[in-house]
Order: sequence, then C-alpha cells, then structure tokens
Amino acid sequence: MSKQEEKRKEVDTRFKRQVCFPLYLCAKELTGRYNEVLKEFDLTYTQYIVMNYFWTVGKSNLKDIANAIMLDASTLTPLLKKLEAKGLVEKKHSQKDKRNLEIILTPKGEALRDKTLDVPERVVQTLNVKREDGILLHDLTKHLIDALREGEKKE
Amino acid sequence: MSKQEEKRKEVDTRFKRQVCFPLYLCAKELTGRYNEVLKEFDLTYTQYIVMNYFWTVGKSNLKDIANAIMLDASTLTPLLKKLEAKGLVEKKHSQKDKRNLEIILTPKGEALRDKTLDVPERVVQTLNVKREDGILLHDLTKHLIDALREGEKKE
DNA sequence: GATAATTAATTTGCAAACAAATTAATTGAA
DNA sequence: TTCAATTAATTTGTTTGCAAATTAATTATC
Repeated sequence: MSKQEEKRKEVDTRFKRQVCFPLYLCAKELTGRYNEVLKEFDLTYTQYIVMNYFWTVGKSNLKDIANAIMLDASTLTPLLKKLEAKGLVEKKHSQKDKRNLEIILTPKGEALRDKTLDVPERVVQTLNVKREDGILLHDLTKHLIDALREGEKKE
Repeated sequence: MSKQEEKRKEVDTRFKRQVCFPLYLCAKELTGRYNEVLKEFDLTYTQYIVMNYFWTVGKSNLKDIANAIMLDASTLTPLLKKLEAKGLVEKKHSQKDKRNLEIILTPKGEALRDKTLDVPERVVQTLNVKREDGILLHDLTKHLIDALREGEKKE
C-alpha cells in the first residue's frame, strides 16, 4: 500500500468513526444557545422552529408540519398543546376531513414574529465562528439533509 | 449599496437565520441511523458514545466522562445505571475520595468493543455522502466545538 | 478542631424525541 | 352497502437532555 493510500485509509477511518460525534455536539450546543436566548420569549428551540414554520407557511395541519420539519407526529401533539396554552396558536378540526387538525396563528402568535426577529443574530454573536465557516457548515448540512430525504423517497 | 454588498448581506442573513436548523436535522437523522444499527447490540447512541469513551480512555469517574463528552452529570447517572444493568460496566466509590464514582469496563463491556467495530462504517454506508463532504463536515463541526469550548474557558 | 465553602454525584421536574399501539374518520373493494 | 384497508392524530412507554435543588464528602478558613 502506498503512503498516499495509507493516508486516505486513515482519513476514511477517521471520518467513518467520528463524523457523527462533533455534529451531535454542535447541534446540542447550538440549540442550547438558542434556548438561552429564547427563554425571554418563553419558547424552547423546537417550539421556535414550529413557530417559524407558521410564520413562513401560515396555517397548516399536524401532518404537514411533521413532514416539513421532520418531527414525529407524537412529538408535535404535546408541543402544539403547549403553544395553544400560551395563546400562540389555535387548533380546530377540519370540516372537510375531521381527522385533519388545522392549526392557525393567533394575533399574539403573529405578533411574536417581529419580537423574535433578531434571535438568530444574537445566537450567532455568542459563537466566534467565521462567516465563511458558518455558510459552509450550513450548505453542507443542508446538502446532507436533502440527500437523506431524497434517499427516503426511493425506499 | 453595491450588488456584491447586497449579495453578502443576503448570504449573511441566510446564515444567521438558518445555520442551526439543518445542523439540528442532520444530528437528529444521523443519531437515528446509529440507533437503528446499534439496536442489535442493545445500545442507544448515547450509551455507545459513553462506551466509546471507556474503550478509548479506560476507567474513569462520572465527572470526567461528563466533561469529555459534554453531557450533564444528571444525564449520565441514569445512563450508567443502565450500562451497569446490562453488565457492561461496574461502579464503585473511590477509596481516596468517596465522592468520586469510579467506573470500569467489565469483560463483557470490553468484549463489545470488537463486535461494534464496523458500526460507523455501516452507518456511513446508509448515507450517500461524498467522502470529501463528510471529512469537511467533520472538520468544520470539530472546529466549531473547539471554539465553543475555548470560549467557555474564558467566561 | 469546628464550621463554612466547595465539590461529586444524585434526585426531581420538565421538555424533547421516537417507536409501537390505539382511536377515529375516510377511502376502497367485495 | 358493508366491511377491510388506509390515514391522521393521540396515547403510552422509554430514553435523552438540562436546570435547580439536594445529599454526602472534602477542603478551606477562622
């Protein structure tokens, strides 16, 4: 085996053995930072993600949200109950199909949008990451997610 | 504002607004794949991480593990109890300092090492990611984690 | 040497997160 | 049309994960 081949094998092994761990740590740390900033709005990171979905897409039903943000329906049921308890969303069963749960923003939920506009910026400020690294990280993870979802379709 | 400046601002905003979400999804998906593969060894991803720590470092105490893999002590207490119940580790209070909980691998825990050697490889095979992308992702997240830990020290 | 401060681990309480089972409503097939 | 299959959401059970409070042991201070 040539030196180059050995090197490639070593890097390969490193990748295979550890690629998940730093990723897992990063995600955990970053959502932690979000949670700190979001505390002032009485939101958790996941709740914030769901609210972002509403702010972007508007009203929706549980299944579509679950699909869009890749969360299990059984995770969303209690989460939406909490958002409802906070007066941010309202739920009602669809007339067309009573199985469907339609969820809409309340005025209070709508109003929260502007108040939280600078949250991502505030989080990024607490990390000392170079802009290029951040963009690269974003693109890579986005690309990976797209590939995974593409893969799921075929199966 | 020049076209280039506008572009930079747009990318900046995109980074600030979304860098966390794809990362969060990737980590969730990847740990999910690990969990699928690890089911056959009756291990969860986090339990596997802790076992990896023992396989690399050897015996340790709760605080050092918590620090090394960035998990709260209160997360590890029940996890170690489960590993103990499975007969993979043993716990005993240190003679020198009775507050310290020393944890060591049992022969069964030691033996599991070889059996799980190809787990990372099997997980990577289920993703269709290019080797370079994987290495890049690894390096970026590792770098980010290092920066975050460095930042913590100063505070 | 007694007491205060610190430290290591545990406990408690709460919020994800998913798998598997269940319920209720709709669609499809005989 | 009736009954089976499918679908949307919920419930149940288990594991993470952290924050805050607690317990037990050690170290520091007076």
